[in-house]
Amino acid sequence: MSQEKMEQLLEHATRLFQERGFRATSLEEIAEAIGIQKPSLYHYIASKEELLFLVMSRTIADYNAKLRAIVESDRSPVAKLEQAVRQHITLQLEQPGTVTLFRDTPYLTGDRKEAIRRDLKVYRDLLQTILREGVEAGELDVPDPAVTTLFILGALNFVHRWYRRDGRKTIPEIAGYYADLVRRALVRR
Amino acid sequence: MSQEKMEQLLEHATRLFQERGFRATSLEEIAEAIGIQKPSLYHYIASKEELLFLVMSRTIADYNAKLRAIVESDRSPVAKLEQAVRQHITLQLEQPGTVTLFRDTPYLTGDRKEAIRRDLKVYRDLLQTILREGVEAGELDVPDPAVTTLFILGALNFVHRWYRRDGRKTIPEIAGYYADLVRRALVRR
Amino acid sequence: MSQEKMEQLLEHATRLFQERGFRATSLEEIAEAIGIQKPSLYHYIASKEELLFLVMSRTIADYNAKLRAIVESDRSPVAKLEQAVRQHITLQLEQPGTVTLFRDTPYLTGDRKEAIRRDLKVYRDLLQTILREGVEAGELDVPDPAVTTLFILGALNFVHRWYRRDGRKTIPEIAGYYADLVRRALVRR
Amino acid sequence: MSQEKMEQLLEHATRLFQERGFRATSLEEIAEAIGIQKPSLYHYIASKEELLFLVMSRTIADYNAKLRAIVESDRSPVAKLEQAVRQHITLQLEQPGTVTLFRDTPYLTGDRKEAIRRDLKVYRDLLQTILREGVEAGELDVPDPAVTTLFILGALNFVHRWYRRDGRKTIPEIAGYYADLVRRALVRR
DNA sequence: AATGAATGAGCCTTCATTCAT
DNA sequence: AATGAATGAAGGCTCATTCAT
Repeated sequence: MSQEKMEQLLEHATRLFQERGFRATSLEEIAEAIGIQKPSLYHYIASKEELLFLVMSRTIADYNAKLRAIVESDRSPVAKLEQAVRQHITLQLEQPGTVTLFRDTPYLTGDRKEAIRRDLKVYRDLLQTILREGVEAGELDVPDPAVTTLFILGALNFVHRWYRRDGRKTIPEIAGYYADLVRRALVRR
Repeated sequence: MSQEKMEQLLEHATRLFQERGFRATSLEEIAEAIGIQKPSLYHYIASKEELLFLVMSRTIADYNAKLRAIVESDRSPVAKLEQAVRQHITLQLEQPGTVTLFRDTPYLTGDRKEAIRRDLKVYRDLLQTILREGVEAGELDVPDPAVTTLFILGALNFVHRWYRRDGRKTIPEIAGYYADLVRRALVRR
Repeated sequence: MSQEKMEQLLEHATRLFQERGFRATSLEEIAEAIGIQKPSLYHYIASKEELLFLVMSRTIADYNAKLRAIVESDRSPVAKLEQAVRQHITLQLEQPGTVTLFRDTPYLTGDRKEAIRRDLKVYRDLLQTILREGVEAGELDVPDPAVTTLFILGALNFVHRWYRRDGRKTIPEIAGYYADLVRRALVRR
Repeated sequence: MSQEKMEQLLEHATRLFQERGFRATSLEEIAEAIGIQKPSLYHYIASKEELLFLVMSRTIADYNAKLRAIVESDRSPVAKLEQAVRQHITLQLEQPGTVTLFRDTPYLTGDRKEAIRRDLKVYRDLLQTILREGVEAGELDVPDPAVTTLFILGALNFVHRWYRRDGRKTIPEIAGYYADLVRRALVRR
C-alpha cells in the first residue's frame, strides 16, 4: 500500500468530513478527490467507519500531544491555562478535522468508539490537570475541575460554528479574548 | 388534521432528531414511533425538511419567549444573567430539541433556513441585551458583548453532551455552577 | 349527485388532462380545481380511468356529431371534405380535450378502451364516407380510402403540437391552408 | 462501462419508451429487460431523464443523417421528396424510437430539451430545404414551406399508430402510397 | 494496486383508493 | 354529499460494499 496515497486519502477525507459531515460525504466524493475509483478505497481502509476513525485518531492525537507539551512545560498554571485555550482555538480554526471530532463521534461504534472516547478523555484530563495544579498553587479557584473543564471545552468548541475568516476579529484576537474570559472565570480573588 | 397526532408527531420527531440527528433519522422510524405508515406522515407535513423546520421553530420559539420574560423582568442585570444561564441549562436538559437546533440547521434550505437563523439570532440578541445592560449599569465588564455571548452559549449548549441523569450533579446544581462561572467571568471588579 | 358539480368536474378534468396529460395530472389537482377534497371525487366517478373515459367520450361524441352533420349535408363531396378539414382543425385548436383523445388513449383498458376505439372508428368512417362519395361522384381520385383517411387525420392531429396562439397564421388560415393541401392531394385531374 | 450492455440498455429503453411512453415505463422494467437490478442502471446513466435524452439523441441523429444524404444527393427535388417520405415511413415502422421522439419531448428539461429541439428542427429544416428547392426549380407549388413541412410530418408520424405487421399493405406499399399523396399535394400543375 | 460491474438495503416522495364518520 | 385519516404499491435515486479480473 502506497504510503503517499494513504496520506492523501486521510487529508482529503479529513477535509471533506470537516466541510460536509460524515453522513453527507460519500466515498464516491473522497475517491474522486484523490483520483481513484470508489472500490479502490478498500485497499486502504476496511470501511467508511474506519476511515472516520483514522481521521479522528490522527486529529485527537495531535491535540493531545500539543496539550501535553504545555502541561509538561514549566510555566505557571495560569500561564499554562492561557496557553491551552489559545492553542485549542487556533488548532480548531486553522486545522481541518477538528469539527469532525466534535460532531461525528456518534457514527463510530464498538471498539473504535471506545478508543476515540478514551483519547478525548485524555485531552479533558490534561486540561483538568492544569486546573488542579492551579488550585494547588493557590492561583485558581475551581470547586469542580471536571465540570469546569467541560464548561471551558464547550465554549471553545463552539468557536468554529460562528467564526468567519472575514469577521471582525482575527484568530489570535479571538484566542486572546477567550483566554481572558476563562482566566477571569477561574482565578482566585 | 388531528391536533393530537400532529402533537405526537412533533414530539417524537424532536426526540429522534435529537438522539440521532436529522440525516440519521428516517421517516420510517418516525412513522413507526407514532404508529402510522410512512406515507401517512404526508398528511401532517409536506416534506422531511418541513418537519425539521417545525421542530426547530417550536423549540426556538419557546426558548425565545422564556428568555424574553427574563430580559423584561425588573431584576438587576447580574440577576438576569444568572437566571438566563440557569434557565437555558434547565430547558436543554429537561426537554429535547435543543441540539437539533444548533446542529442540524445546515439541512434547512431557503426561507426556512433564514427563518430559523433569524430566530436564533433573536435569542443571541436577547442574551446580549442583558450583557449590555450590565455594562451600562456598571455591573459587568464585557469588552465585546457579541463574542462574549457566543462564548457563553457554546459553554451552555455543550452540557447535553456530557450530562448523565445518574451523574454526580443534579440539573439545578449544574445550572448553578455554570451561572457562577459565567458571573465570575463577567462581573466588574 | 349534483349535476352542476359533475359538469364542473368534467370541464376541469378535460382542461387538466389536456394541459398536462393523464399521468401527469393528479386527482389532487382536479379536486382542488373544483374546490372539493380528493376523496369526494369518488362520489362522481368510480376511478381516475373512468374520468378519462368520460372526458374522451364527450369530446369524441362532439366531434362525431359535428362531422356527421357535414356528411349529411347536401354539399358536394369536395365541399364536404374541405368543410371537414377546416372544422377538425378548428375544434382541435379551440376546444380542450382533443389532445387527450390522441395522446392518452393507451391509458384506457378493457371495455372503455373498446368503446373509445369504436367511437374513434366512427369518426374515421365518417371521413372515409366523404372520400368514397367523392370517388363515386368522379370528383376525387382515392385508390385506398382507408389509408388516405389515416393520412389526413395524421396531418390534422399534429397541428396542436406546433400551433402557437401568437404564431404567423391564424386558426382559420391554417384550416384553409390544410384544406387546400388535402384537396390538391385528392382531387381527380 | 461495457459497451455491449449500454447498447442493450438503449435498445430496450427505446422499445419500452416507445411501447408505453416515458412516464409509464419504470426503471425497474428496463433493468429487468436487460437482466440487472434497478440501481445498477446508474452505472450507465445519470438519471431516467438522461436515458430518455440518449434514446432520443441517437434516433434523431440517425434520421437526420439519412435525410441529409437525400438532400445532398443529385436527384431532382421531386425525386428527393419522394425518397424522403419513403425513408421516413420505413425508418418509423422498422425501428422503434420515433414516437418517443415526438411524444415525450416534454419530459426533458433544460439543455437536454434544447438539444433535442434543435435536432428536431434540423430534420424539419432539411425537409423544408427540399420543398424550397422544388419551388425554385419550378417543380413544386408550396406557398408556405414551413407549414407544409409540418403537414407532411404530421401525416407521416401517425403511421406507426395504425400500422399492423399483418395488415393489408406492406411497409413499402404504405411508403409508396404516402409518397404519392404528398407529391400530388405539392406538385405544380 | 486497481477497477468495472453489480447489488442489497434504504431513502424520500407520490398517488389512487378505501373507509369510518 | 363530503371528508379527515390512512395506506399499499410503486417510483426514482443514493450509497457502502463485494467480487472477479
